[in-house]
Amino acid sequence: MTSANPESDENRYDFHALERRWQPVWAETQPFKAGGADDARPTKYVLDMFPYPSGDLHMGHAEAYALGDVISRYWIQRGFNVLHPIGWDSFGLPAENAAIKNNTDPRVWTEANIAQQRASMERYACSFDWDRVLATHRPEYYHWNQWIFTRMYERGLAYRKPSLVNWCPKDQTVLANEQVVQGLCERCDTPVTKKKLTQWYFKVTEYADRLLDDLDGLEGTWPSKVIAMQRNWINRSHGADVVFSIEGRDEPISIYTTRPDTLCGATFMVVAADSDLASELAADADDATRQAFDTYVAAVKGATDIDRMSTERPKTGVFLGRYATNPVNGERLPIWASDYVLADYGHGAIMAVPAHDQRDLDFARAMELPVRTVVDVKDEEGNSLPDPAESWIATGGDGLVVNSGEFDGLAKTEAIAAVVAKLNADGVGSETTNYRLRDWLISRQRYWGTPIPIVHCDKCGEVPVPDDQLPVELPPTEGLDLKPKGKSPLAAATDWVNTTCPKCSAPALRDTDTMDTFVDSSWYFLRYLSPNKTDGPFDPAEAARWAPVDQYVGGVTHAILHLLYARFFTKALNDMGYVDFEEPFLALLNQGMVQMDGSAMSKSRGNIVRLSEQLDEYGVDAVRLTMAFAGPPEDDIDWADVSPSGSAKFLARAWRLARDVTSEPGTDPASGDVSLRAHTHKTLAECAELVEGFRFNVVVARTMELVNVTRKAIDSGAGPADPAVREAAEVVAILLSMFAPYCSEDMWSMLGHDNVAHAGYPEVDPELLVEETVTCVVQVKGKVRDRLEVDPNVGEDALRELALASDVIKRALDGAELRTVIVRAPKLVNIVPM
RNA sequence: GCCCCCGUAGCCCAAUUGGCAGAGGCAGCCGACUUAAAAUCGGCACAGUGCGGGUUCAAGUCCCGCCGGGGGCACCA
Repeated sequence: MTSANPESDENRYDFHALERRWQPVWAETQPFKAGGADDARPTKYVLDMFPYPSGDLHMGHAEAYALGDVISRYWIQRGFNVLHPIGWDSFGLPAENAAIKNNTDPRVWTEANIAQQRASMERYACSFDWDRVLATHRPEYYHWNQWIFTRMYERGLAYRKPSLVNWCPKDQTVLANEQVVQGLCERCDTPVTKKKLTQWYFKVTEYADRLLDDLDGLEGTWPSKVIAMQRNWINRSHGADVVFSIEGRDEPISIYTTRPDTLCGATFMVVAADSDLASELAADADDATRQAFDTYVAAVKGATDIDRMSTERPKTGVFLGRYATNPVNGERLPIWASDYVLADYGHGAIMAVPAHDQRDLDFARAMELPVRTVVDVKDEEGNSLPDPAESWIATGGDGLVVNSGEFDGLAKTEAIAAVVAKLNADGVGSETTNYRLRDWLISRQRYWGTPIPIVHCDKCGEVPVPDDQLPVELPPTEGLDLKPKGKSPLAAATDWVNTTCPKCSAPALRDTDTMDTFVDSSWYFLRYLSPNKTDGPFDPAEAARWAPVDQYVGGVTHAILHLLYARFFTKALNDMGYVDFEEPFLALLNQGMVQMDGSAMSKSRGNIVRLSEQLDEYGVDAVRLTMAFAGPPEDDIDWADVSPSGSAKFLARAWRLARDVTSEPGTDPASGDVSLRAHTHKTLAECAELVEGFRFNVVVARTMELVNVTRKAIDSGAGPADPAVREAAEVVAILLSMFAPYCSEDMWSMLGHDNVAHAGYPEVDPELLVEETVTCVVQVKGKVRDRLEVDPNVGEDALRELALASDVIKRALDGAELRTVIVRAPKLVNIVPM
């Protein structure tokens, strides 16, 4: 028997040979270029999260791209015009740190890594459109970061303000809230401190409601976990602002509360110790108070977030010697400063209702302040809960209002409405909404990022760089000290910094901060649509054709940050009229992580599995197949639990099917073995559904089954010349094209065809799915007692008679009277005796 | 503390969404082929679904309560 494949050993599956054979072919044919505007096929935009160019690919990449490829290759087979691009998220600290360490230019390091990673991806046979590659560190890309920034600025969505910011003392840079994890710098695990700086922000909070409400529309196509995390992060709360007048101060103070019904239970007020308000109130107090306050604030500011967040931390604070007046009952409330109130949430001040808020109660206990119950909360038996003043357990539940004058006797919702109505009438308060979400701090004091396109002019103030002068390119690194020092390295690039005001032409200075790299990744999916466009970020016609992304694939690590920001950008661009959709990613698949021996791979654990070694040993196809077969995509894979060698063995087995087929290409399968054909078509039908449900592991299992059945047909059934065997082998090749491109291409070639990736998903013949007989289970009291082979269209009554006529069943029933007989034709009958 | 997800053979995982617990694989064992081994082929065994209740003719699947594992949020007023 001769093989159609001249380069490989005709009887051995040699994955090295297959890789050597097909890689240059694909490099030449570029099979995954997306079709142009004249392509009549329906479009599908499949996007993998783009990588940071860290050098070689690792196991995590291998999983992500294997899974993304299944989806992209599937839709191509289904006749879609698929856009599946790739690029690099290439600004950021590692390049800068490498540059500092080796005293090189980060551009050189970055481009070298990109080249290396691209080669790895090509070997890995990723189905990318290589004509659309982008890298965010290139001026052709970040030009449009600056353009979008300018548009944001024009709409008031980009602004500068001084505030206390998260500061990483090691990286010497500002961090967004999202980059602070458990009080530590996300990147280097250094405890984060606070620093007052003037920084650039994007006004995400303006979109808080839409970012939250539009999550409803993603229900079902995004992982519920991610939706929950985003909801949690935005954390909208409904409540009321209440205005308290302050003795000895003209301006009153507003506080925010979600429980206006407990207003009469307020026994003191607390302002955030690190707020301007606290300093101002303390400034007018007596010397002793002022001193105590200064000492306290110094301690608070010195504390890291780690200290702040430690649970069971005792409440601390200072009495400011000042008093506020409760707007509903006129009571005089002492004002305290404490760090348990946050300066940047609500108004940085609260009314403390110790009876019904545990934090306030803890504080009241520590400072010996009064506690007054204003809601009578009952337990399950209807008894009032113990008095918080004695139990030191705040009662947060629902109940009737007491000790509140005119509001007594009202239930929670009525009481809230009544109090808010009164506040409104008296002009001392109103309903409000608050969010945990803060504005997005985008400026960084680092070199390797997009320069903020603003010029600071003594006369004109902040002036955006006009569009026709963009991009503002990063100056060369020569002569710059890139080491972190709390000030942007760009400030030292004198020639670059000194410029003229675009408005008045007077000497002026460039803004020296660079943008957070999350800006880069907030819109890159749009740039892919027209990556070489020079007069705009993307072509609106191409956006209309492709966007939004139909299927996004990536790690759950970006569940909050990246996805929230990209959603924000999309909504902002929509408002500006640049895109006609409001959500960037219609569906999201989060793949799990690859672990080893039960934990994440890390150098310190010494449990790193090197992808290149796995590829050398088992081949690209086997590694890809293993990634897909290991389990549901969102589950973590423990490499110790899976078997790439098993995958390689299976692929060899599949490959041999194609080798053994002896019928001619194009043979009509109609005359082939019916039971094999039925199995083939059943597999086809099932696998389509499974892929669309991301059940890739099951697809692989079904393909294995089909391979087993076909093997049997060749060896001890229909034989290698049967047309059904050819049909089955071809279907195996097509199914495998999603997982094991080299093997399937070689099979396809042996079967006498070209280009398996575009073979098309074969039509399922519905007649072959109809089974001639079905096994019907007959139960007695839920226990299986007999099986009957029946017509799939058997009627209920007929089936009942058949079941009752069975000898086994008769014996089991032993003449007992029947209570009921449940018939689920054609698969089940359950007989229940009295 | 609050919220979410998951517990099925020694292991990774299926189970038509309430209808025969087992599809696929790993590891194991037996056999065929072989001088032998590898490779290949054929076959075998293994759990009653974390535990306890409940609903139902019928529960891995639905409900309640525990146990175990994982994740998210955490002074957000």
